[in-house]
Amino acid sequence: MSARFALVDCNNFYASCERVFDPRLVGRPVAVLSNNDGCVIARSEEVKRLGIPMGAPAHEHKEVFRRNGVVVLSSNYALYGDMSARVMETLRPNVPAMEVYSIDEAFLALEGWQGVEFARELRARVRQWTGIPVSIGIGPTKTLAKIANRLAKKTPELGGVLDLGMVRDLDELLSGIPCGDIWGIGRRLALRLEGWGVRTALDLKQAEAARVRKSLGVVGERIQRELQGVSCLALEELPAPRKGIASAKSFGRPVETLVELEEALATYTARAAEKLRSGGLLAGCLHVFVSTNPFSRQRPQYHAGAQACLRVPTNHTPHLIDAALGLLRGLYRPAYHYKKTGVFVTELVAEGDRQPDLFEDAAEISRRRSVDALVDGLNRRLGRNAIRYASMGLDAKWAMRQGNRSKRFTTSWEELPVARA
DNA sequence: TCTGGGGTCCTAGGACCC
DNA sequence: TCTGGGGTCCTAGGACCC
Repeated sequence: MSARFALVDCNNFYASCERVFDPRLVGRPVAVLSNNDGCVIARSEEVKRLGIPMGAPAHEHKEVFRRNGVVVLSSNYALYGDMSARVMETLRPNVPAMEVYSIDEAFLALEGWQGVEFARELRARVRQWTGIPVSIGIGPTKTLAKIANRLAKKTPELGGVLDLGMVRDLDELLSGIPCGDIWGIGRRLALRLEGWGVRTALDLKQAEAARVRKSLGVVGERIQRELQGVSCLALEELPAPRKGIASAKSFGRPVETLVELEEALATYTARAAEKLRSGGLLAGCLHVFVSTNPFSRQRPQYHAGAQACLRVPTNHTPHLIDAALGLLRGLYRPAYHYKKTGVFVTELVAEGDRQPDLFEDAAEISRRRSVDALVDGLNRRLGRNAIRYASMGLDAKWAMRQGNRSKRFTTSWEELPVARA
């Protein structure tokens, strides 16, 4: 028997996480917003039925939210990240191999005997142990497992599980899937395909291979093969080493002064440095960018970026902040309304593989390391940015909006849920 | 007034080398 | 007067994902 994949996908993940800790939300429409309370990034079924699309700007739907009693929440990534880990650890022991694909999805490799019955049990276990509802799709390739998952989620009669191996007429099923719903085909490629009459997954499966290759490149070729049942995308159990770490955020209100931009960028850079250290990595180069609000019609636009490489790769916060602020000063132009700035560190190397610097002073390096470790430790215990560098500022008037975030129920002692009996 | 953040991979074109 | 072809590396930009 050839390989089979299962895709486990949490239903309305962020909204479901919120419901686990606030049962009053069950049965009520729940929408979770992106950082800065900007877009809708998770919707309960009730919100989907109201016709609110994924990614919709929240402010355009305020009235619908109000009329329908939609509970609108800011995103709470500390909670979602922790719930995700619980779901993944519930799944892992049951299968020979697993790939954590995103915060709310995992691909599983299945043994020959593991089919619909197994998937139903797994689904029930995740529900019982974590409170999160999931859907499971099974197919001979990752792309087909994705399609099966989608259908399992959309078709309540299936009870959350669909194995394409049990489907009598697969082509008929594929003829009901628009190209844009296939994993890896986005809006642009769907439009390109439509241009030559390829509208459904079945059309793409049966299209002339040379033409697919020419028009969509190797990516399209792989998708077509996967639709034909030939597995081209392997299960990746170990995450690939990271190539870069980004830290960037929009401001809660327009920012004009260099001082405020500097505070924000120093804050994001400190965050990037923390991520480097937690991954045991050093950065060789960094890019800094600034931009105005691309949606603003009245204000003049300005988008700029600059890159620099460090003499020696580092993850020491002050060094990275210095380099980032140096670049920012070169980019800054007065009189613009800035909306966003950020840093992207690249040329990552593992701390252990570091080339010793001829001129370095070992005592100085170990001193820096202990300062960073101390800061990380305190911030872990007391909350992010409890200890900070002066350049990060104190009051963060530019900080993003987070009007209605739930508590960090599972990751902060102060915010543990309280039960009264 | 208000539109996220963090990633990946692929391609095309230019520079450079032999 | 004649003036190739192929390889590699880098970068910018496009497209996608959740």
